[in-house]
Amino acid sequence: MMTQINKHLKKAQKGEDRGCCGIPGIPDSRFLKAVSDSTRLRILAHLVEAKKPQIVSEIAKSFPIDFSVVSRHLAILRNEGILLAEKQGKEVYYSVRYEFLSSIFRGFASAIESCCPPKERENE
Amino acid sequence: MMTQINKHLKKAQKGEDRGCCGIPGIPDSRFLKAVSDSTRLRILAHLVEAKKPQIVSEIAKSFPIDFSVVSRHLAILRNEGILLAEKQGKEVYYSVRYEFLSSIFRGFASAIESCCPPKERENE
DNA sequence: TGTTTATTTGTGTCATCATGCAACTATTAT
DNA sequence: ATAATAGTTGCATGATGACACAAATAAACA
Repeated sequence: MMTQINKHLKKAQKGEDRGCCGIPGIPDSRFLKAVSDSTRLRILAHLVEAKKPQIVSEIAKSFPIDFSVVSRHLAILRNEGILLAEKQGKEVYYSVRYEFLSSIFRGFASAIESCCPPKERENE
Repeated sequence: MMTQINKHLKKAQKGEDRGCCGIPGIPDSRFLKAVSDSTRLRILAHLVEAKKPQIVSEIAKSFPIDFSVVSRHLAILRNEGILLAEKQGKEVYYSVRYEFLSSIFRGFASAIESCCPPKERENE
């Protein structure tokens, strides 16, 4: 039996209150901070490449840092709705919430584009 | 006459070397850090909303921090290719590089989706 | 029961970074 | 040339955050 351990989720999860400064689609700072750390970005990439849920100790093997630190990074990504954690016995399986993640970034891109002035002409 | 002051640009600008850990489309950590700071995110949103280039002192009026700090934030965003800086006399006009920004985030979204397993079924 | 394994969490340390203020550079005006 | 304005940069400080290690929690197994 899989037990969801994503109880007290941030508002991020429910899609409400996303946005910064009145422009809908701009993610909040904490979400972006979660993915901006280089180690977390690598962990995320690792899980994306794995294409299947992985347990903490397995993930930790790929990184030259203490497994407790990996656990903390995973928790940060989970709290932002980027990862899903499922407990199965002693182990906790982490997986990527693909649709959620891509929709946030696609929304960001759209938010910026929708404000893009018609005559966009950059350098060179 | 407008003078480009975006000389020593990061590789970010030229579209090369973007990517993390072998998955093309995942932006690097520094780029994400640039947009993950809450003040920088607000500055970016401010410029997006303005829909036209603005000078440093004008931007700084909207933020309760020293204008030198705003200048530093703008430089960080510029160095990552997110903003364009154009000097005109004493003033420096900053504007959003819309296409660049949105393409990065859209690429990120696509990179994640392209790795998305067929049976994507998250918790409700 | 106690023991082992998997993960989380408490705590201290060190590095990074946002901030304010002052000094410096650059451009325009008197 | 001097002064005034716009912006950048040097420097000190305080806050945040990544990290290691140890202790605590949780689950399976002896």
